Amino acid sequence: MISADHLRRVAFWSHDLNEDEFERARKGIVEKSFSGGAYICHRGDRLDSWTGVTAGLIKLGTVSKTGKAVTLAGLREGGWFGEGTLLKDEARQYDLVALRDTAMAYMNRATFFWLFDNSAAFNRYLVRQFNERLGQFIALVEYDRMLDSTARVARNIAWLFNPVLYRNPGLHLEISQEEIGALSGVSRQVANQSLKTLENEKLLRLDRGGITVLNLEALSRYGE
DNA sequence: TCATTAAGCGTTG
DNA sequence: CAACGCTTAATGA
Repeated sequence: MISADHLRRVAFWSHDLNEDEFERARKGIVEKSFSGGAYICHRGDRLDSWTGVTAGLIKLGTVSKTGKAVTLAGLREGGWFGEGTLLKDEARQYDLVALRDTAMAYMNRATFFWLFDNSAAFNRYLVRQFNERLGQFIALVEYDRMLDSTARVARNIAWLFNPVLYRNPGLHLEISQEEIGALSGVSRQVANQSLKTLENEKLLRLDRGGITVLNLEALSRYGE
């Protein structure tokens, strides 16, 4: 169980719940920590919870048949996922890796399904999230053929600032260039070059140990 | 051959 | 002390 204040801070969807729903959610959630580089779960694991990132940064990816690592998405604090796996009662489709020291929240299955059956607000949130993710995965098809690394970096950053997935995410994010590279599937050097290009184009600003987005719209469309 | 990357190292904030 | 930038040697398309 986690504190009410903490839940409100790390799960914006909880703001929409009524008192009873909120209490149930709170009681059904536990938190766990992972250090940087650690696997949070492997593809094929049966993780029987709905999960959220409450601190840090994680990478959601898989390994292709040829043994190449493919990153599908990055999640930052406030990002919740795994509802698809839970609803379909499947094993996890992806590997989850903590890119730095990270804390994860786990909502048990019974609580998730209680909210799913009883809370209109929770369902609205899920539908919005599904819809947004669908858009992301459609973009992935194009993304795959689009070899330009700057465009990859731009879009990965834009995803971390998605206003639906993260309610008012702000303009700044503490993230190193190495972490951006890991998320975008490019090396540190290339991430650095791409970021400089984007900075020259006034789409973002590089700060030490972080970035500030100046034009989210352009970042999310970069390379079109 | 040419491009890309991981690794190491010096600098910086 | 971690992030950044640069060099270099290895890798591979």
